[in-house]
Amino acid sequence: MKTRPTARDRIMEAAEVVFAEKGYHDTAMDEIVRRTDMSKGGLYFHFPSKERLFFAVMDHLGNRLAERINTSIAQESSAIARLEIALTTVLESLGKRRRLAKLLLVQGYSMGNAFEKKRIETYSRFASLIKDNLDLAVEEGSIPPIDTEIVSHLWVGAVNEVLIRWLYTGKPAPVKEALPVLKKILLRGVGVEAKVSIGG
Amino acid sequence: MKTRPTARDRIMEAAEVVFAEKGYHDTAMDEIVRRTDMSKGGLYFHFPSKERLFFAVMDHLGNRLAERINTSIAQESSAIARLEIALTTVLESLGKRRRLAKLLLVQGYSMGNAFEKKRIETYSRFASLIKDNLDLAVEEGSIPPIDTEIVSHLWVGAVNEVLIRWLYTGKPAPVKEALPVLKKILLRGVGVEAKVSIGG
DNA sequence: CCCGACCGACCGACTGGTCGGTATGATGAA
DNA sequence: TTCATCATACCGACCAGTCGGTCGGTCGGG
Repeated sequence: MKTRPTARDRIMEAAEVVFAEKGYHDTAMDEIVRRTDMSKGGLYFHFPSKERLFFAVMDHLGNRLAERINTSIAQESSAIARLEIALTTVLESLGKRRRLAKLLLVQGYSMGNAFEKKRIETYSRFASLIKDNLDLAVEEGSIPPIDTEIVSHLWVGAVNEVLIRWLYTGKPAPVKEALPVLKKILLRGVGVEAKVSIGG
Repeated sequence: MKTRPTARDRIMEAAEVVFAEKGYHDTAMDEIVRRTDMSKGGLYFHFPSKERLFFAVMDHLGNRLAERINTSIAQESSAIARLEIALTTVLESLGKRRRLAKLLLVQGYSMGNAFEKKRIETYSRFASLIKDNLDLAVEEGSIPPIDTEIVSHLWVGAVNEVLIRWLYTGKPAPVKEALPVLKKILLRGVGVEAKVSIGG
């Protein structure tokens, strides 16, 4: 049976829409309220401040993405395969929902310097996932030793930039165009020999 | 002889400091005024709005960086060498001045969606520079054919992320630690064979 | 006496957060 | 069963601070 979402969830849903569209600063709490069947006082009963609400939304979306990645790579046995799948999942998930991507990748900055900590936290999480698998790949002997710490952030930055570019210009279709290039270049960068891929 | 900088320049100098420190939104025009020997009215005589002032500062800094890159790569003859030098110059220039880096890489976002256009413009400029040299490298036969459009943005994103990481955590020293890794991974990614480097 | 450069008090719009009050349902003593 | 009591959830008018931008006025040089 499908029960009504909790008030908290309804608020976060509305907040996600507005924050993603306008960014943190340009979003007025009154507008989030307007998108809810609730009053301002009601909202502030559930969230103590605009900042906390924003962080709650970011955490929620970050968790969903992380879960999706973890699920997708669960049954892969080699580290390189997991990295490929992870890339695919990210590009697919964010490429499918502009709103999600915009909020996660861009809109936080308009908070100003208060965003620093959250950004580090969010990005590190995905960088760690990459790093762990790169480390494994090194152990497995699939790739030569490298500074996986820096390289993982390099990967995050590369994917990030390509996605932001897509957000702003609509240009490289994330899955169809960007993904193959990202895979090829990033993997070759860490020393994976090119191999013939399926399909084309 | 050293003449006094123009009023316009003095304003931009003060603005650079405050914008870099606080970000666009958290910067009050009154504070920029305070850092100047001028009044608010005087400032608004030279710049029509906060937004325009910010863009002027960004353009100025972007130009300086671009010039520095162009100078540094001017006498290199091979495309790959130019790419290496360009990477070095960027990491050196931004790694040396946190303020510059912060303003150029992060603080603009706090403008909200009005920043989109400027971001595309600024980043595209550096991406183009990379793309042009990648195209040449392909022509020269130094690297196999690739989608240089996407790859150039991948490079920009990678460098960008590593620098932002450094800004926030102070961690990988841009020139000493990050640069060698970035060079190696990015170049190998586009198909440049590893070669023994000098020193180490 | 004109004009470009500059002054700074002031305005008005905006917005995060508050607070006194209300509706609803649970609890429990009489 | 009934009614007082209390907590939870919610309401929305209002407040106080902030800040970009304005405007009438000043001043020195040509």
